[in-house]
Amino acid sequence: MARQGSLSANPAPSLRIGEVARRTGLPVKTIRYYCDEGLLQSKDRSAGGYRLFDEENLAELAIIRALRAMDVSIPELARILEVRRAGVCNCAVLKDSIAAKMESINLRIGELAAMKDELARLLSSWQDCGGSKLQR
Amino acid sequence: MARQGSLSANPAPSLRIGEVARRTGLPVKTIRYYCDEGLLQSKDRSAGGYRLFDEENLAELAIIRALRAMDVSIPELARILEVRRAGVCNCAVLKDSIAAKMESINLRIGELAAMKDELARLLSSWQDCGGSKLQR
DNA sequence: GTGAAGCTTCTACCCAGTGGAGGGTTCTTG
DNA sequence: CAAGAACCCTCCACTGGGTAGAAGCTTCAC
Repeated sequence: MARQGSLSANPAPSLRIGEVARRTGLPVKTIRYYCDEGLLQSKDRSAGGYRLFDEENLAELAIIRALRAMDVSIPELARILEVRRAGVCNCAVLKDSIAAKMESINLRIGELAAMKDELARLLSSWQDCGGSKLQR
Repeated sequence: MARQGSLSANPAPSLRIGEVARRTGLPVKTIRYYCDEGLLQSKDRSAGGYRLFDEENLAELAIIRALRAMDVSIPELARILEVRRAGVCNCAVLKDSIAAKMESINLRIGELAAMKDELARLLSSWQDCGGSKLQR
């Protein structure tokens, strides 16, 4: 698939994992883990077996990072990236999973708010408790 | 196991794990796990090696359940229950950990709200994307 | 005494990584 | 060309809070 586009198209993969880590801010181990999980596909290996990445991989890692920060799971990310890799617009897939994510965030916020209220109630109901023994 | 005690003082431990599970709504495995982790101390064992619990254990499980629902960690719970078991008022300990918990809940709510905003922004910025191929 | 339900311990699995061991590769310097 | 530093590889074990299953023992009602 020699794509000889002029700009940042697809030069020979040349970035080693440490450089990718430096550029993305992700730990080397995490990048390797993403490779193992199939999220990231290093284009090639060096003669000595080193993973070699390209700019496209950096773009994928940017997506992974952003969506992971929003708690999109690894399997879901794998699905999204697979569709993306197929070259098809995956707006629908993304929109679905983002909408679902927003829904679950709303739920979670509601739960946390309820917890907070409960904790506040708990705290205020203890104002009278000194430091002495309790009969529990 | 004649239980002739009238109320919930401290009768001989007589509840087996299944009964405790039924009463608390927790899975048997979870209760066993709490025992293993030192949260819960079954008072005795039957001749055949079965864990035997009492009313006090039920009270502890109620505390565990309530605080776990608020994401208090197992080690922290162990600490709290240990103090409680020592018979000392642990209002200070509880208050500290609850205050810390409220703080972290606030942080988390802020994070989630920010995520939600970001997702909403993302979604609205994609309204123009059809179903066709993308050059990604 | 027999069958079912309940219990025991043990091992392994989930997620999303992280840490370390032990060993190979690449690059720079002399 | 050799040494050494920096880098990378795979493999295994661990995290937290449980959950699932296997193999075998106990309890209880009939």
